[in-house]
Amino acid sequence: MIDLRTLREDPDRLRASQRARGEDDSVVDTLLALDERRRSALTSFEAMRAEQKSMGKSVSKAQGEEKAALLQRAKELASQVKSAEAEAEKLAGELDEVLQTVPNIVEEAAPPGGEDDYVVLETHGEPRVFDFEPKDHLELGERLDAIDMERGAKVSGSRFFFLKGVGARLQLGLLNMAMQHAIERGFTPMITPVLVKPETMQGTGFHVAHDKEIYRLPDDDLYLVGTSEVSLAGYHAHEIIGGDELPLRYAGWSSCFRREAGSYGKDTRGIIRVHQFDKVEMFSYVRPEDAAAEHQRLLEYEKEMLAKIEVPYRIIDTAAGDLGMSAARKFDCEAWIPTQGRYRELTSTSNCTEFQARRLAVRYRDKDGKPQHLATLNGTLATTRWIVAILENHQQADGSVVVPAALRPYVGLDVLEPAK
RNA sequence: GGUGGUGUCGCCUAGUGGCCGAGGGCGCACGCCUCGAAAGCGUGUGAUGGGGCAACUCAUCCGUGGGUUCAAAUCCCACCACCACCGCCA
Repeated sequence: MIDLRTLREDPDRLRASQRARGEDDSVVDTLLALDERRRSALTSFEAMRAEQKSMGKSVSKAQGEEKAALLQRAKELASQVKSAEAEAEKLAGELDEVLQTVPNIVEEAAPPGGEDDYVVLETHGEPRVFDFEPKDHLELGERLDAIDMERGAKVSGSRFFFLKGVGARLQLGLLNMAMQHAIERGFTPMITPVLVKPETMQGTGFHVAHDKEIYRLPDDDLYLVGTSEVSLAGYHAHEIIGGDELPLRYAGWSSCFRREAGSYGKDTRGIIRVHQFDKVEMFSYVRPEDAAAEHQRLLEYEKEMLAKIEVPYRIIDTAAGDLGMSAARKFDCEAWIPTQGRYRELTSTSNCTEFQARRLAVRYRDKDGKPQHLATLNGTLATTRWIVAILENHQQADGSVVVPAALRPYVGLDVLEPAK
C-alpha cells in the first residue's frame, strides 16, 4: 500500500511511477480528492461525537424535567452522530478500495516500459557447445525415469507431474542444498503453511477476488499460495518488532500452486510451467534505508546458488511494467536452456519496500521508539524448474546427466544414468 | 463435530450500563537518595487517525464484526483463537 502522507506531500512521485509502469496516473487525483473528502467528513464526525460525549455526562447528572429535555436532544444528536460516522466510514472505505489497487512506487533506477523492456545487467558463463544433438529436459527426464508427465496428467490433469527416483532425489538434493545455503548465511529455515487466509493473500499484494493465478477453497475461505513469500510476509503481520531484532531473514520451503490461467499453449511440454512445484525462498524484513543493500545481498546469494549448479545465466533488471503489484524493483536470474536457445527465469528477487508491510501492519521501533513500517524483500534460492536447467546443461551423449559437484553430496549420485 | 470456560495497556490483574476520560501490580524510562549500586520514594509509560511549526489537542481502539441504548469493557447476536472434557478420524 502507498503511504497517503507521502502522496499528499509529493503526488508527482506516484504519477511518474504510474507512467513508468504504463498505467493510469489519474488515480493520483482520484486519491487526493477522496482523501480530502474523507478528512473533512472525519473532522465533522469527531466534533459531533465530542459534543455527544459531553452531553451524555450532563444527562446522567440531570434530574426530572431537565433530564427529559436533555434526553430528547441527546437522541437527536445520537442519530446525527451515527450518520456522520457512517459517512466518514463510507469515504474511508472508498479511499481504501482505490488504494488497494495502486501498485508500489517503482525505484527510479528501474527501466521504464513493459515485459520486453528489461535491461541485461550481467551475463555469466557461455552456452555450452554440444558435439551431439542435445535432448530436452522431458526426454532426458523420461529416459532417467525421473519425470512422469503422463501419469501426472492422469491423476491430476495437465501441468501436473510426478518426480520419481533420481528425479525426486534431484529435487530433494537441490532444495536441501538451498536450505543449507540459506542457513549458512544466517537465514532461519521455515516450512510454511500453503493455505492462507484472504487478508494474508491480499496483504502480500495479490488480489484475492480478481487474480486468475490463485487457487481458491471457497468452502473454507482459504487460498493456496503461489509462493511461501505469502506466508512469510504474513508471519509478522500486526507485530511491532524490536529494532535490535533486525534484520529478520527467513528461508521458506513450500509447495507453490499456480493456476496458469491465460498461459494455454505456453510451455506445455515438461516441467517449465506447472500448477504445483516446490521452492526455497529467501524473505527479509529490514529497515527501509537498508532495503536496497539487502536486495543486492539476496541477488548475490542467488548468484552463488547458480554457480553451484554450473549453468550459464544472465541477470536482468525487470522493467517497471512487469514488476507486479508489490515490487519497487526486481532482478531475475535466467539460465540458458540449450534446446530452447534462450534464457529462462530461475530466480526472481524483489524489493517490496514498505508496500507489503503497510498492508500487513508489520512495524519496528526506530531510535526514538516510534513504530515505523519495515521493508520486505524476497528472492528465490531454488525451484523445481532448476531441474530443467540442470538436466539440459549437464547431459551427455548417452542420455546420462552429470550431477554438478556441489550438488553431489545432497543427491548422493555423481551421474544420473538412464533406466534400461 | 458437541458441551463448558477464557480472551482488558509489553506481562499479570481490577472492572456486572453513566464515579472507566480503563484502576492496581510487575517490567521499563527518568529523577531523588548513594562513593557507586540495591532498596525506598517520586514522575512518566500504548496504538491508529484528524488538526497544529510546536508544546499540545480531538476522535477511535478492552479478541473480531454487528446490534440494543441518550450513554457499552460491561447487555444481546455471530464469528475467531486458546484451554478442558466428550465424540470421530489417524
